[in-house]
Amino acid sequence: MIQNLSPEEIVRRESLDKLRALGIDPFPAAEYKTNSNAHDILNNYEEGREVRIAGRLHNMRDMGKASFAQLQDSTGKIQIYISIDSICPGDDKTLYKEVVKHLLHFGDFIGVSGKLFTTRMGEISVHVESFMLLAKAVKPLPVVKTDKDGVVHDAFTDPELRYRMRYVDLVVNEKVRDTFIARTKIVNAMRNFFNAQGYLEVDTPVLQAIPGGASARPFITHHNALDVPMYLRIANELYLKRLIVGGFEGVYEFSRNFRNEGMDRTHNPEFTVMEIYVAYKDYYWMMDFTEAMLRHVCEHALGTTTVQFADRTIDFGKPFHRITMTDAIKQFTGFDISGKSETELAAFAKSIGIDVTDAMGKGKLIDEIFGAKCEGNFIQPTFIMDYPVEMSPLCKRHRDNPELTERFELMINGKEVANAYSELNDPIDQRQRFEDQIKLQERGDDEAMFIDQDFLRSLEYGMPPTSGMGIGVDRLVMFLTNNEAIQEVLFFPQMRPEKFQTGPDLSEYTALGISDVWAEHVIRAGYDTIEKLKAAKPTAIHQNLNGYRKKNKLDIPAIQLDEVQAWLA
RNA sequence: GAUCUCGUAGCUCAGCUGGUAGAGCAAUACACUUUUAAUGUAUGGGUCCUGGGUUCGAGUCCCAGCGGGAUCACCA
Repeated sequence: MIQNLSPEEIVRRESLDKLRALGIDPFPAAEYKTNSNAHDILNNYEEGREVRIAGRLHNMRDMGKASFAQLQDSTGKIQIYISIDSICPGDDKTLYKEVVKHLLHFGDFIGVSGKLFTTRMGEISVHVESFMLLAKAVKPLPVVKTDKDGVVHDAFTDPELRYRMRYVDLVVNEKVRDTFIARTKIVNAMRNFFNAQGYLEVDTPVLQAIPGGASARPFITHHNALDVPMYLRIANELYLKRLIVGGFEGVYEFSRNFRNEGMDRTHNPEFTVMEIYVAYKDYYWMMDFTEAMLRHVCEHALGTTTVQFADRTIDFGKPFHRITMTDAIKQFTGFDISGKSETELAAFAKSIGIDVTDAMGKGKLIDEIFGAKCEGNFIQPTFIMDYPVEMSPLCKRHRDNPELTERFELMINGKEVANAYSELNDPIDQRQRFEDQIKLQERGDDEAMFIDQDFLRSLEYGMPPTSGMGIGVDRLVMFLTNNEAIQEVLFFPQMRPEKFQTGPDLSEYTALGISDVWAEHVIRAGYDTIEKLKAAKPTAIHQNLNGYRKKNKLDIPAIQLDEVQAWLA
């Protein structure tokens, strides 16, 4: 296969050979020991201090017998200054005149050592005394420049390219790296908070025979040895509850879940949910706990409890609002759902423009009303409490009202971020709820509900009263890092697989008798399929190829007409 | 899945009612030993996403496809 290389890529590839001719390995193996980094230099500057650092070369400015550039490492960028005298003290100036000026390129990794100084313009720099090429970049990075006012020019912004080539995005867009560092800090802060309470981080199966704990379309795969279908988990809830049955009093897991549904800027087929279950607690306790946890996360990961998101400021420092779903609907629609029949609910839903179908039960209708009229209004963190029993098959009935459940969702910026229950631990009720779900689905829901018999059996052995909470980690990170797309907080968001053009196979050409040196050029000259070559007149091929040879100044023998005729014979 | 919209040099983008494809940066060559979006001079670089159609002539208009984005649907 041949690759179509841009002129710039060809130059860089040719530099590999030139470097090797000078005895320089463009991809050396040995460790390069460093004693500092960009951040350290800028924060602990001391004139004349000897440093040894490594990084990627940016923004080279050749000024004749001296050059400036920036070296980018994982902590930031630092300017380096290379002069002909400091790196070539003897008569041989090749290292500067050839290597620095012509064979180093933007994007290459180099290691340098030298003394710190401040330039006339006041910029802290490394006066390079020796340098070493650590790895050559044969493909040029997008050139992004930032001027003295901090304005970014020619930013690398195409979402497709940024998401497909996150490695490039991370190199040239500093904010992207900051987002992912923040993500890890957020996750670490959550983990530390749970560990400090003595809760146990656990792992449960990703590959499940029954995809339970939520209602969503799963990804299906197949286990060959057992010859059974298997599913990627849509949730881990039922497994964590089994562990509470088993005697752990607090377990949590950062669960990568998979749902075979639509993708948009808030949904990715795989996403991360943190679920935690604590024995002997109820959902009131869990509200306090969730609030304290989020405050802890903000303080430790961001250093503040007031967070800017788009044009809004979200305050995690104040006590979170709490409102029941019934009151929320009353507040925003004036309609009181309590005690209403399915028909009455359906009529009201229709009256506010909801497309009501027969598949909708009471719970679904209430959820639709809430989603249409209330959800978007809760910008500051707000707990919505006491959902209808039909929408919450894994949640305990409300202690004061059997139509409702002891459930809350945390809304931030009009979106659901967390979901929690006083967990249903009555195995008889649980079995009945699963069966009710199936009845609902028989009315028209296309998603299959799987009854997990083993989970029911575990409840029969007894589960202590427990409260559980799940929080969408990706969404939380979005809010805390001011990103409006989930793709911005996932390193490698799902994209339609990229089609790489696999060029024609050289062997097909050499099989015709075309010489090895010519085969590639025959393809580049436009005969990129054997069919095209065979359809052309030998005289035309002959002329085209020699024209191509001349144009590209190829240092290979010209083609003779009888050679071409032999290929086509 | 539906609708709208975008696809032009390595990158960011211009390209008018259809008439031989442009800029900046990057690259190449030269000059310049404290510059910083370095500067100056010169040079090279294009499957205008792909395939059809209309036309004397298509980057531009029409149709289909591929890929992206936005909105909607789906996602308790």
